Amino acid sequence: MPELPEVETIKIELAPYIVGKSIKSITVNWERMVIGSTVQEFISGLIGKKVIKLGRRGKYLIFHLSKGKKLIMHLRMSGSLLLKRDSCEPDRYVRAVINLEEGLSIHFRDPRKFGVMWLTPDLNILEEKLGPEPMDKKFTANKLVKLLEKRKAPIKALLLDQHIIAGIGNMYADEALFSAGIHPLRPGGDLTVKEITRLHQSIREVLSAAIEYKGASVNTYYRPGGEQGIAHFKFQVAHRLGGKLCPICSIPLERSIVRNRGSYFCPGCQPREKRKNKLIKAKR
DNA sequence: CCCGGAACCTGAAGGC
DNA sequence: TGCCTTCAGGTTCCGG
Repeated sequence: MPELPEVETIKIELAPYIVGKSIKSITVNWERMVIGSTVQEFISGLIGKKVIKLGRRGKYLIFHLSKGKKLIMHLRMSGSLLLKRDSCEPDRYVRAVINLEEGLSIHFRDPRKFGVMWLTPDLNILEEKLGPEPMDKKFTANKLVKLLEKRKAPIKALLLDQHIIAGIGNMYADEALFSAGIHPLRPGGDLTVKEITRLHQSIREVLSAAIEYKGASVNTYYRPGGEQGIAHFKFQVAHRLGGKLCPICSIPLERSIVRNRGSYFCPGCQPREKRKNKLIKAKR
């Protein structure tokens, strides 16, 4: 599932091949993936535009195009962007193909059909619905304290809420909470400043490590060249079940449902109740 | 405003 | 072997 580190990896790896090239043609096989306009308007708005640069905001990938246009994509659950030669036949899960100059194509591959894309002159919609970028200097521990103040929802649900923080999904929420020693069901507003400070640090460490590992290929995530990432091999708790033991204290990991999401955690390192003392392991 | 649950999708995995 | 059910989760929508 593409979350911030996966989208960032796609951005980094795709950019050198497509920046400076113009869009020659587009094929859309699954029309509902185009939102905000008709498919015809979408296609005619794209043809002839040059890719100026690639950006990312949360889990959204942004193609900055000539004439001030922006092509925004969201890969949702199962999407990936594959860089191909024009001669390469798209497989059955490719929902759209963007043909560029010099015989290069981008295949938007998405088995589950949840992915979307649209063309827009500005990024206002994204800014309205997204909280701060977790890796941004302006996203301080104190800012996170303010965002969680008085919240009664489980901290895991709050981390998944893109209005509060942008880019965190199910896998990295579990990893960050484990690293910070916080139970996913603790109400956000009950966390101490100390805990939130640790969580803030954990979020950054977990995300930046995952970017270095080129993302986590737990499902259908592929990098633009078709390779997989290796971040999932470094997971401490996320998606680790079937008698897996906590890498810190060696007791069995548990799984429970939080906000309709499978949540993996260590019942020893991440106690349900607020602790009196602070002998929580600070290592990651 | 805040919170939780369903819907959108389809391949994979599990049960019988 | 094969059919059926359930699970997976990012975002949006809707109800309380």
